[in-house]
Amino acid sequence: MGASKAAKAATHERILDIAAARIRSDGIEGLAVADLMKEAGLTHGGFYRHFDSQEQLVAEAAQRALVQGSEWTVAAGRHGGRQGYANLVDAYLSATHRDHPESGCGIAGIAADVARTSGPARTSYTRQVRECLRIVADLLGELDEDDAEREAALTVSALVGAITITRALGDSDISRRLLTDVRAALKERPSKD
Amino acid sequence: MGASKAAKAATHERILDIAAARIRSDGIEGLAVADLMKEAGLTHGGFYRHFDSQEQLVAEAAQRALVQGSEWTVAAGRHGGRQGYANLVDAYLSATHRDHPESGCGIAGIAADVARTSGPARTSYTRQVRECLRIVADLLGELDEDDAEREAALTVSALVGAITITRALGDSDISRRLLTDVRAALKERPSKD
DNA sequence: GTTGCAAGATGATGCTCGTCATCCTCAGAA
DNA sequence: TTCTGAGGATGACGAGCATCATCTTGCAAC
Repeated sequence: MGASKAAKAATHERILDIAAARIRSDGIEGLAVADLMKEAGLTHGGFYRHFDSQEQLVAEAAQRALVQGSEWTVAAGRHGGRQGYANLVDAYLSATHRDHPESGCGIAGIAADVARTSGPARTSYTRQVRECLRIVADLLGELDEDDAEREAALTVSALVGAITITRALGDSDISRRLLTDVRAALKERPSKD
Repeated sequence: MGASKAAKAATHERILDIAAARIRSDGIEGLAVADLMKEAGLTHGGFYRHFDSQEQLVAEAAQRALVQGSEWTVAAGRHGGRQGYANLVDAYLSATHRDHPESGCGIAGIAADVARTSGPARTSYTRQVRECLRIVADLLGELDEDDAEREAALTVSALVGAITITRALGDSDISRRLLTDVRAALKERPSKD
């Protein structure tokens, strides 16, 4: 069943995308080579034509998960200012995002796993957090620089914390209430009324 | 090597404590029965004299991890008011807490694992989050009730988020900066200056 | 002191998973 | 059209793990 170069590249991308999604929903430990390949429509044998080891796959998939997940903040950055900030908060703290980690923010999705690894995933993670903090600080640019940095740190922490907690809670009253409360608190905050 | 009732109870407690610690540092998947028993000074065989299955152990250990970790907020509640709030924020967002999840807050430590389970751990988790929110809201009691609820939601989310992110970052400049920034932002916040 | 019972040790079993050796089959060059 | 290289399939191996059967040993009741 030999394949062309284009087909191989497509397969490689497919495996990576699926791995990036599964890592966010099931964690790094939850990623099994055989399952992954089956989900890609292949069998386990061909895996090592694409990656040297599972460890290498995890490193690449973690990076991809982080980059894909960063489109949250990038999209918000496009709008800019207070409106972009509000859009980011509403989209991030939605039930949809809570219930679909596989296509969600990587900073929240793989934090626990990165904390338990000593591999290169930590480097990718750090870069992504830096970028995320910078973008949010820009959205809050009306304040002076130090204030913006602090507010960005608080915002990002609250976003990640709320999503992390509500994912553990599942879909319930407190879960929904926590999301709406944090949304409200974040949006009324930077304007010290 | 038969043991007395007291000895059995002590062993049971020891296993549970170790499991509660390991769950927080290595995750639920990282808990191996043989390793756990070895750490307790025993071999794997005796495990089933204490627990029906690993699943049951995990359920009990998760609950214990949550209760042990709740002493953060309980201690803060003892002081009460603005002082208790500041103490909680400083202790929670310390490098020590970041670097020692095994003895830290369970809400942050096992969130990702609970999100991936459908077992009874979710019930314990929900109860603990409720209690945590209530205690923090009490600390902010100067505000009216709705405000206090929103502020508590923001505070708890930010605490958990910051610890989660910084654990993934490890010990680095951004990690330390994020901790100090969130500490400062949280402490200057409820007093709308 | 004798005996029954249960904690804990030892070893076995079966499953899951990562990895590799080997075979098959088609894309692309000659 | 033929040949060859590589993508992918199949099957096997070994490690790690949860679980259980069985044996040993000391506590507790008589």
